[in-house]
Amino acid sequence: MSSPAARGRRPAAETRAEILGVALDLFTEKGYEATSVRDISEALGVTKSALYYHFRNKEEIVASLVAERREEVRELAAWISAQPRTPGLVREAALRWIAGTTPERLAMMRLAQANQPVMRRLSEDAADVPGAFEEVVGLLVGEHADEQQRLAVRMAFDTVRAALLAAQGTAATDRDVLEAARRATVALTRAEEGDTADR
Amino acid sequence: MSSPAARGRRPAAETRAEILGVALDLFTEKGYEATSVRDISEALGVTKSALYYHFRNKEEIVASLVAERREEVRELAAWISAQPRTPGLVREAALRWIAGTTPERLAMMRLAQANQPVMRRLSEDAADVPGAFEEVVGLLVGEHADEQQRLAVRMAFDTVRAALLAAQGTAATDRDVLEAARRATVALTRAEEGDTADR
DNA sequence: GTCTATATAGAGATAGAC
DNA sequence: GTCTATCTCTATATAGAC
Repeated sequence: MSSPAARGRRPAAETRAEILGVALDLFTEKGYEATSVRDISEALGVTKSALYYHFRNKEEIVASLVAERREEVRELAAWISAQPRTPGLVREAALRWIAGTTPERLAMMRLAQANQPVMRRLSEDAADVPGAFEEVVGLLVGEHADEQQRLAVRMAFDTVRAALLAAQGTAATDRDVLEAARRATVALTRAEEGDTADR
Repeated sequence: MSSPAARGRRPAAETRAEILGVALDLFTEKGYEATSVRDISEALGVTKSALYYHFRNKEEIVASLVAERREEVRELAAWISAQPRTPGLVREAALRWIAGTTPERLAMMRLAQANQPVMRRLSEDAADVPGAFEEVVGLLVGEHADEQQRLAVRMAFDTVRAALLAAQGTAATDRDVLEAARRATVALTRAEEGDTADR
């Protein structure tokens, strides 16, 4: 509204944040690779060169987008490690994670799911959201847990992404997705508790 | 083994099926857009032109891959529509779907998840696996079900993809994934039944 | 059926004026 | 901070020889 150099030229790109916003939308809709820098700049009403002033290259745009998300997962891991290890901790932590899911985080998740190859490439460099998540799993499950148990914990935790996947191309709203995730986590952690002599 | 013109030239591309196999791997690992036709042909030990003899363009390769999968979903829909509508049908149908999941289908699912943008593009043209799946959901849930209920059914059904997502980048085997999916479906449909006055 | 050679287009990225 | 102009590279796809 009243920023320093806001003399209002065009309804277009004045800031880095606007670029990121448009890029987020396009990368999610068309995919990262299929979206050219030109696509982004045109959606903003500027030329490619303008973007290269704000970002060194195309990958830095998507990397900026992901950076915030990494931080959130780190905070979650920190919170969990500060908790006493009770049997209900998986459910509690997962529900806490779901409850704290903002529309922005959902948008990031959609971005990540729509662009798994780039995300993997970014992980190899620095980012590593999955890696941070593995840390969380490690805190929740015992050391001598087998893959089967670890996977069950991951699924109980990962219900937002699962709901997002199931909601793809349907009329489900963000609210629907989060509510479905919450219920799924409850159901999956219920199974967990009563699963002493199964198999 | 003993095909007509199998005089065995090289350990390379003699058939369409080999091209599809290599393409499946590369598209899943690096992503469809990031994989060039040249990448595929070099992995086979031939030139690009050889591939253009078998496929009209790059997209036709991925379309061929997806075509088989569409058929499987159609068969499922046919089976479901032939069943009496009992309360336990969701669970039964989902478990049947999971039980019938071959390594090939899992590979296709990984491909689809790694390349959502192309898959969407293909759907707009002809394919439409998600559309076929919506048909299945329509058969399982009542007509006057709200988004929330439909989403719950989709999630109970979609546990293989959810497990695949959760297993990403871990040591989980295909067997682990399917077993986790089976358990998740059981847990999610258990919630379904006892969910008369929730909310 | 696979090759070499090439047409064509579009991508990411930079230089330098304003 | 954004522009125009341009460089360079690599992609898809085709033509025509063998």
